[in-house]
Amino acid sequence: MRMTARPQNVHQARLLRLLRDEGPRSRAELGDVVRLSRSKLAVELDRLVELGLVEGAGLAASRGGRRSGIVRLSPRLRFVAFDIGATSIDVAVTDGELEVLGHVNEPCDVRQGATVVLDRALDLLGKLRDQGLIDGQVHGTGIGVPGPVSFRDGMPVVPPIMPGWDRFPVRDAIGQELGCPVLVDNDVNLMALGELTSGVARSVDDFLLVKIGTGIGCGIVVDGAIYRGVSGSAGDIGHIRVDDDGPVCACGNAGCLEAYFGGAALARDAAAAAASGESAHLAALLETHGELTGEHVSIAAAAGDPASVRIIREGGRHVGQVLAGLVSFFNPGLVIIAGGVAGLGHTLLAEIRSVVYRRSAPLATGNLPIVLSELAGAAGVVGGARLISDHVFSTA
Amino acid sequence: MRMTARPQNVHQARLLRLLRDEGPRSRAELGDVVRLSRSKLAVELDRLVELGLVEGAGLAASRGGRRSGIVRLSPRLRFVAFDIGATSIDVAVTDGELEVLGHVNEPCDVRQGATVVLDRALDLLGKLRDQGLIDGQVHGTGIGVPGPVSFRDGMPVVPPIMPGWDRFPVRDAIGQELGCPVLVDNDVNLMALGELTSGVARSVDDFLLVKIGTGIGCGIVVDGAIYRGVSGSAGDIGHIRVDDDGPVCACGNAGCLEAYFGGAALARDAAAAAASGESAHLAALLETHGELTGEHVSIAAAAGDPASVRIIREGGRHVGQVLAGLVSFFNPGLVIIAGGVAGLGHTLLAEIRSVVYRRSAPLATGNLPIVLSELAGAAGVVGGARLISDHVFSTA
DNA sequence: GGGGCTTTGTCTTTTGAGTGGAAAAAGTTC
DNA sequence: GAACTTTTTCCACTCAAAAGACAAAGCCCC
Repeated sequence: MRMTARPQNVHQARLLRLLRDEGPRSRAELGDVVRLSRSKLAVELDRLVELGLVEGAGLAASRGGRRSGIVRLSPRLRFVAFDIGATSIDVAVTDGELEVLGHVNEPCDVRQGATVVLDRALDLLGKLRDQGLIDGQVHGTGIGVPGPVSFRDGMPVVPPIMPGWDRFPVRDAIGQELGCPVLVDNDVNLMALGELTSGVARSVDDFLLVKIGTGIGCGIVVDGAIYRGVSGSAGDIGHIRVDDDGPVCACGNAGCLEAYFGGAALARDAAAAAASGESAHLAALLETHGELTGEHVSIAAAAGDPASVRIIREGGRHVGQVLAGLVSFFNPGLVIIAGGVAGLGHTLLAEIRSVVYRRSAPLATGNLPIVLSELAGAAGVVGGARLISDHVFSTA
Repeated sequence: MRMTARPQNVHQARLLRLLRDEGPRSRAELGDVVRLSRSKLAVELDRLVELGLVEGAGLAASRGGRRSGIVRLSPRLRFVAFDIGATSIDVAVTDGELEVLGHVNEPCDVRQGATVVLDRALDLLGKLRDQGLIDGQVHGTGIGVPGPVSFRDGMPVVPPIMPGWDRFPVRDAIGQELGCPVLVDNDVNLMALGELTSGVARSVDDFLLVKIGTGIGCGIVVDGAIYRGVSGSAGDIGHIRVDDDGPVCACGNAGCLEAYFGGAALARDAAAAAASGESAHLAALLETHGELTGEHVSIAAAAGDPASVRIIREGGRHVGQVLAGLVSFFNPGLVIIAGGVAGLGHTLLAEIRSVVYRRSAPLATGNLPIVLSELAGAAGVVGGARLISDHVFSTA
């Protein structure tokens, strides 16, 4: 099998990333940006064309003289991203510029184990392939999973909500299957990379993305790259202590953030409000669906149910309390709130902002936007494509 | 005035840092380490000798053939470090390998303002100069101050405990005075750099140093370099919330970490224990000194005073609660406890460890040493020398 | 103490990456 | 269509770095 093409030196890698991030460019414009002589630039571009990574695309408008040739990433470049969530799978195919060409989502319980879930993901990729989105080779695959990952080994390590995945060689298995470079990372990290690539964080070097869903996690970007910590578990903020005498958490401690505002906590509080008669709205939803989830709280709050608004407010306050500490500590340039409950929208955001701006060091909040994710469901897959494209568009 | 010599390319910079960190080496051994041809290495070393940064130092033992020439950093290289604390100044002179040749400490209230304090620091440097520790030029100066710093501008910004220092151009003023490159940073950051250079963190890339003194701060090292955040205030953990209904803090909020265990809080709790009759030991100390400080608690605890031990235990618990969250978030490879109260020793450390190991994510604590600072008073000045030597031993 | 072998340092040669000038090619403006 | 611009290609030249050759220095063993 032909090996996927890779840049041969730093100049080529730089040009590829430039074309990825800035789109097609004329050779003359590229010459203005990179510090290379015209001749050198021409040589490297020609080599990239030869490798099939870049191709000509007609002539640019004249800048007052001879028209310059436009170059772009080959439109046949394809990156694949799998975003394995706790309860669903997202699969997407992007072109070289990380534009999503096709995206499918399917409910899927991660607890079915690695082989079942990954097979399902490959099936979904097959669907996209059948749509003709991939005509030749896949140039790289990024995979996100909902738990801690050893990035170096390309596998989950003791993930709490992924039975049957511990130390399963995800990277190598998928690499074998698809015959392309593969990288595996935590799903929250990939969402952060997604926002960095084509979301709100495009121009920010150091930021945090807090994902509130089944669990609560945080992606940390330092200097434009994911910070993973020494054992790959950085950003695991779900079990930070909010209060000593809070609700007991699944982890055994009391007063964890997740015990206040994780998926299970939200369901618990909603059920309580329905049972106590505080919220007729939630009681009605319980009646029709047989159970209550965070999404139901979101729906009820949008419909003006006071109990649901209260639950969201209180949750936002607790997230804000933890986040205020992290902001003082990390001094980020931006905080992004993402995940299922981001649909809770501005009630949640307002509460978080109010606590953070009040309780963080003034210097750290001086110019700190706290915003909702722009990409919602696509953040994870865009981040996955970005992760692997950074890898492929680099030397060796 | 002759300009201080600087390396002319990356190879020279690399060699200088190698000689700084590993000590004198034979030319042959250097050839094994750096990926350069023997001829190239010889040329670069000769140029460094010409610049006066490196010199020969006899012959190494034979490795089975001709003996190789040893090279070392010029013993005339001198770095200066000022560590401005809240209540004292440390000034030190080091050689090129960052060994402290002379170190003086003097009580000095930072609130006297920038010009008074910096003049005092220069006086102290004069003393060291009179001892003959500096025979020629100073090659660089690192300065630590007890508050937030704009590293780029080389000046403090709205420092809470340093009236008269706001936006005072410390870097440029001292640079003018000493005629050498100068960098200014937060004192806690420099302590972290000190531990990285010649303390417990020598082989750790990502770690935290928590300094407990008048205030409480945290130095963050990512990938062997200080992380300062977007506005230079990263690590400002003194006002992280421990509890909503805690003591009121000078910052206006209630339940800040500093309100539990900063210098003022320690004095307050000690006074209370003395007044209530809980501690005869502290009451006696109050009698003789007229006031109580953290140091007195330390002395009383060492002498077995139960009230003082309780105060330290409780303080350690609160530090541990905050630190547990930061460890989950940051997943460091090491945590160092430093500052005046590090003298409180193992009672404090045991309490912090107990809370962190219990409340942090298991993956993050799996192999996480929590230790006391090795360098104590010298950490700041060693870090200052390291900061400026990293700068001087780099290209332009 | 002398021959054979290894290591080290220096000098020369070779390689290869990259630069900058000139001219050809393509366009615009008047 | 003439004069000026911009872009591209070609080519000679520079410079950094590696490779190779060689001599000096030193070890080991007989």
